[in-house]
Amino acid sequence: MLSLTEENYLKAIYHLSDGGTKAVLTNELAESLATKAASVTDMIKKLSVKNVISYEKYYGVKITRQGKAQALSIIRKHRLWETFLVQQLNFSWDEVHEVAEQLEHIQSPLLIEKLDEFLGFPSVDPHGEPIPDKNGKIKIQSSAMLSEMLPGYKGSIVAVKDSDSGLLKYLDKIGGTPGKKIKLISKEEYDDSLEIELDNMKVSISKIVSQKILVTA
Amino acid sequence: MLSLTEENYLKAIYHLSDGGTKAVLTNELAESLATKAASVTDMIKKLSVKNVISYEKYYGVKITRQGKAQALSIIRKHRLWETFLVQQLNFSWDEVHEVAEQLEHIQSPLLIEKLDEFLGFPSVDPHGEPIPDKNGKIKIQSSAMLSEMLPGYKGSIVAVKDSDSGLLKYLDKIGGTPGKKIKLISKEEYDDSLEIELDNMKVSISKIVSQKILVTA
DNA sequence: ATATTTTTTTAGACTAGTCTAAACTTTTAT
DNA sequence: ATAAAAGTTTAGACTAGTCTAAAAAAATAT
Repeated sequence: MLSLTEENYLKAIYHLSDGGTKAVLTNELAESLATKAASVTDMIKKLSVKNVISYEKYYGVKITRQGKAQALSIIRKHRLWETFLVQQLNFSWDEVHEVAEQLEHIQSPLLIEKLDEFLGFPSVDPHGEPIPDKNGKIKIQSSAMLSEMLPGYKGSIVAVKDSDSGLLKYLDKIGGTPGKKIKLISKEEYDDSLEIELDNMKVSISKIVSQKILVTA
Repeated sequence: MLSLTEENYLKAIYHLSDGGTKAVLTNELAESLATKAASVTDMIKKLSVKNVISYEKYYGVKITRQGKAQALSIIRKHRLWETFLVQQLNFSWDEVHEVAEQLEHIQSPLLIEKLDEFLGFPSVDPHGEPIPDKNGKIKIQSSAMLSEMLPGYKGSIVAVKDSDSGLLKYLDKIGGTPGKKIKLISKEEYDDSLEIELDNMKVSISKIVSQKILVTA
């Protein structure tokens, strides 16, 4: 059983390691958690005693199978709650993150099972991120950056790789939310801005924005 | 802003003082929170610095107006969540308490407003306890024990004064949950058992059960 | 009214989590 | 290859919350 703080460290390690594929450094973790390196070192020791990460001095941490399972369970809860907030309570998708950060720590397997069922066993959250199933399995939707696609491309938005509330609000306004059909009309050569079509409306987006949007490959 | 622990102390003080009407002693609080008197003394000092209780050594604590407002807000959250769990997620009413104990500490006024609206602004929770409104106002439903009513009585169930899971399950089976319409058909003289009608079905209940059920007066 | 019992508070210690400052490794630059 | 810089860990201290044991106050019994 992990404490709330331990859960947050584990989740950060999972994300920073790209799902457990690479080691995470002390300073990365400190920055990500808005804390100091010394605190991270202390916590790392605790987490490795609990066998959710393995740790070698000066070389960073790696998440264990056990740790990965626990991280996925937290992520599952986070994404189910976000889905609930947006679909049922009419939150906008830029408002849900902080609340889900709290709700993800509620301990009740029964609650999560029932919530999952209530929501109709969704496979992605409102941002398009996949929701791990009860066993931690993630269904991967193959995707590519919108900025990489060629004029004429038709598909739909898979996810938005940013949690900045300003960007989310902007995308919401132009209709650029996960699940939406999208067409790439043309690309402007001098600044790589894109002319796209959403909800039968043409709109121009900057290169920076096009690099945050993942679409079906 | 109160910590989770402080919130739990404050809630216990509110309940033990019957809504702020009487002082609460250190040992009562220690027993109710399954902790030691020494810990209670420490926490009492912190809470009185925060002006949610007033405290005089050796004389117990009294909740302040501020403290009462905060306690009511927590109770409101608890009861709204219980309502959600039972009405929407199909929890049975004997399973919800522990989960609601966790959910009541989520900090998000917007969440609670939206949840309240989603549930249709309920005035009582699944156990029949009143849900304080946004301003902490409680609508008191005048009620009486079912065992005191006369044959011919028509009204509805206000609350069930027991948290025994066996009784709750039994009442759930016969349709005797808070909010339900109920008629008193007849009373058996020799054992005070009652013939009642619930969901257009006649059923007989014992005296003991009839003393646990509160109905509209 | 005084002694005994009960209740409450204080004192001091412990764990979880955090911090600053100093020490120690590793990496990078010359 | 060695010095400087960057990154990491240790040492020691602090807050929140808890505990045990002892002291102090209040209530009760004789």
